[in-house]
Amino acid sequence: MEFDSKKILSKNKVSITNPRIIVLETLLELKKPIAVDDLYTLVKNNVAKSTFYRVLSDLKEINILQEFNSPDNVNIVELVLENTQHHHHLFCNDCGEIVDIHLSKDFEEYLQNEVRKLQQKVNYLSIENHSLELFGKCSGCKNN
Amino acid sequence: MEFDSKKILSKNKVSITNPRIIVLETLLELKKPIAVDDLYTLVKNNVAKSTFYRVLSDLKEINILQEFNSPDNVNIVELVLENTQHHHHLFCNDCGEIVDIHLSKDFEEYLQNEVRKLQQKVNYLSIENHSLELFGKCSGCKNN
DNA sequence: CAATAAATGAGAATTATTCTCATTTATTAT
DNA sequence: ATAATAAATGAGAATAATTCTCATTTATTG
Repeated sequence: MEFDSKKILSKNKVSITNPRIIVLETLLELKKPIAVDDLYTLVKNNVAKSTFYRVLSDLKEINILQEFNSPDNVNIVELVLENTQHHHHLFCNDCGEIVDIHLSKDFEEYLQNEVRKLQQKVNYLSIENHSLELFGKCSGCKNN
Repeated sequence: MEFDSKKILSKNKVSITNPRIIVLETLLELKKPIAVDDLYTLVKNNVAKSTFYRVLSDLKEINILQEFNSPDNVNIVELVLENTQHHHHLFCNDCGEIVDIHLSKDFEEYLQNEVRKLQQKVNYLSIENHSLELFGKCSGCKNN
């Protein structure tokens, strides 16, 4: 399994240290995006702040941590492991929650095709990746 | 025309002041996204830093300035006037340039439809908006 | 044109992130 | 397992972006 923090680290050839285990394990338990700030609060008793940021940058380096910003400019991180499937995010305008969204295979294909056409037309080679964000209200906030 | 900074300001009921005119005029001339940092460099001789940030927040308040982050986490702003059509962004992985991208009407409709289906399925009412970003290489960098 | 409210400039304060360097911990070769 | 070496950590200082404070200036309105 890749769900064991130590195995994830060794597989990616970074040394196994306590701060790395703690941060990674916290992210593994969460299973969803979290604000960097909030993540630090969860681990601050066991990891120094400078180390915390170093661990985040280590995880980004080995490509298992994705970083992005919410509409109100809060820095968010999310674990992206091998078994994580391609997905998008919905940001709740009310409570700020971020939910992983999976769009249909058809849509993703349509999108790929659109991108392909665009590349030819505008003379942009190599559109390598994309990200789609949705903004609205989450189920908890939808009736407010 | 809405291309006159004073008219834009008065139409939106904010008072017409020098710093606002200068920042807005600079954005109008640019006609494309720019890093907040770089924008400040352009106006710093005429606008105090604290005022600069206040003007940005004023423009956001009246909904003519959109703010977002590049993949390397640089804060970008872009003027969005009434006549600005819905578009997306391509970020060049090499030089960092940001280009406005217009996708086909068909695609946008398909996307709307996909979002509608998603709302029903996942019980998310009100997906109010979306944003699609593309990552790759711009025409200037594509052969490197 | 005067009175009043709003906006500005300068720099202090705050916040998030990075850096420095002495100490600790992990890795490896024996 | 252990010693030698390289890498990582902790604590706090440094940096950078943004916000705040407050005395002064400017815009608006009557």
